[in-house]
Amino acid sequence: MFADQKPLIVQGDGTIFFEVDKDPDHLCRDRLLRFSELIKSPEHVHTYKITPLAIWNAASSGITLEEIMDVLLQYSKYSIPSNVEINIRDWYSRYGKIKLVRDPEKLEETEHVEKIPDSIYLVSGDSVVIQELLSRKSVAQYVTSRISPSCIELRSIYRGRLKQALIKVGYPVEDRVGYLPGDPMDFDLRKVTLKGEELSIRPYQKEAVESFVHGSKSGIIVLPSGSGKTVVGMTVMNRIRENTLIITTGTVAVRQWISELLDKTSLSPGMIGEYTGDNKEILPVTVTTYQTLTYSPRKKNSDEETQETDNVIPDNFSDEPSVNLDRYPHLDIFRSRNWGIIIYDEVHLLPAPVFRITTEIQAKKRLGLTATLIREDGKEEDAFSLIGPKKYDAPWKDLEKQGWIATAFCHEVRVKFPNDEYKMQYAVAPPRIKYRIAAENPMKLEALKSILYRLSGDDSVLIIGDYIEQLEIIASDLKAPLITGKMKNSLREKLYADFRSGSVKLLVVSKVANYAIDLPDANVAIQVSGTFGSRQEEAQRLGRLLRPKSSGTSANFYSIVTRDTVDQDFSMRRQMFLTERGYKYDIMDHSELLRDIQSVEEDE
DNA sequence: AAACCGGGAA
DNA sequence: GTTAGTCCCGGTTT
Repeated sequence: MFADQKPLIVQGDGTIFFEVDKDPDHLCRDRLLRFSELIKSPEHVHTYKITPLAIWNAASSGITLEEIMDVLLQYSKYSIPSNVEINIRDWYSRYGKIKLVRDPEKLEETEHVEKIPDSIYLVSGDSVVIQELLSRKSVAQYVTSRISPSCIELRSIYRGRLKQALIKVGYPVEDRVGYLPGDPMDFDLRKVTLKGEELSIRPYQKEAVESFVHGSKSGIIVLPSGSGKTVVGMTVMNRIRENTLIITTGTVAVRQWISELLDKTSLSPGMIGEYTGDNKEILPVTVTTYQTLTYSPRKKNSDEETQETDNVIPDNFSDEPSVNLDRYPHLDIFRSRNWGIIIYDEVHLLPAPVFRITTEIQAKKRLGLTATLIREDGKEEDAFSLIGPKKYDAPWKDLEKQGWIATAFCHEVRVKFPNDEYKMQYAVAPPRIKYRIAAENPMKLEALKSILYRLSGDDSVLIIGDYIEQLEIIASDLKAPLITGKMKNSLREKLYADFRSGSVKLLVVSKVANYAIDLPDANVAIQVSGTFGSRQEEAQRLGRLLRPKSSGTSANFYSIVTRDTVDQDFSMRRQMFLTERGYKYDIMDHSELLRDIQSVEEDE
């Protein structure tokens, strides 16, 4: 490869410029993503950054230092700044440099321990590191004593907090203290499911399970939505065979887990409990939601004093939970049974109180499942130290090639305002109104029609938007049914059923589409407006399309935005998620679409 | 007992 | 920086 054809420029500050056109087969990007974070992704040049956390996640999911350096050397146009290489080597070497153990004489991990002793030890082969850590107040506050140059003693109740503090000062610790066994629970995976389908664990699912059950049994598995996360979860459960608490996003997801478990395992209904607003069973397998756990009864004015103390972390807390159970009554579920493993579904949605209680249950095995490690508020460090490091990351492109998820193409269509009056209105509007004007640009309807015009009669199409008024206009213009949260569930389900059967080909949906798991598959989605550019939202929406199609057709995702407005800025942030996952966004102007249509009509 | 409605929360 | 969702709970009716 000639140097000027290489796609990467590695800069001294650790950022990497990536020229999209010089990596047509996405080979470089797929490898680069495994040890760096995508910062932004406009059309031609993307920016990645090598961060300590990205390197540690890479290290923990089995990527070698040689692989990382090899990617940089092979694809970089210029030589790699020496300080970048030094940083990468330094960060990489820190992973595994310090260990948390039960007995400083026996560093190897033991599967189960009958009891976590009161004292545990932080050890390192490098006494300078220990010295450095002791000089950090955030770490030193948990230390009981230094028993040798390379060994620190501390109380085991600080296990989670210490890990949090260590990663913040740049030293991820390998936790080898071990786990308390949960109550045993025997069951099998069915060879043939109740639905009569053969249950086979796909190769990547098997790899994901193996990566979890063979290393330290706490960590995060990254799998795209629609690739069978529940199967991975239940296979892990089957290997561990202990009481399991599953926490997921909502009631629908709870029911989904339960029906999957009943369908694919020998667990009987009497073994699986639902703990939600409707139902409060706690059984050997219990499925609950983040919202149930973090439910906090209405504050009473008479209780003001206790509330103030809630927010203060006590200086000398005991073995008792520091999370106030009066405030979050349902958090008690963590202690109400002897769980062996806790599964955090969609772990990127973990709310703060659950993080807090997770710091205290470090003696339980923990599995995080997610389609993306991204969190908008920078809590990824806590996820790393409290749930565990990344264990497995499925390359989406591979899954696509092997047909496990559908190939998806993403398009952004840019439209103008219909006239200068709109432009003026937008220009003078206060910022908060600006977004709304851009989002509800009536020209979007025209663009929408142009897109629909190009589709075939076999396509099943979802139109997704955020503003009910806008959706109402679209729905009435296209004479398509509109589904919103207000719609009665029975009617909603009927429309879903019609869509599934193919008698309805076009459906306009509001935000209900984001979390509704019962929404049927479509092969075309058109987004006309979206708030804030949250990547999670984009993930959910695209997830609608990613399930493999029986017909083998590909999926198309369109996003209509108003040119040169905040709309376009937000859309840029949204598409980050997609770029990160290996999809190419092509950008076109509405006028191009119109031209295409005209030329087709002239031919006829 | 189950289904439904409204308010409050984050 | 907004909006429309979701879920919880506690009240009601069926």
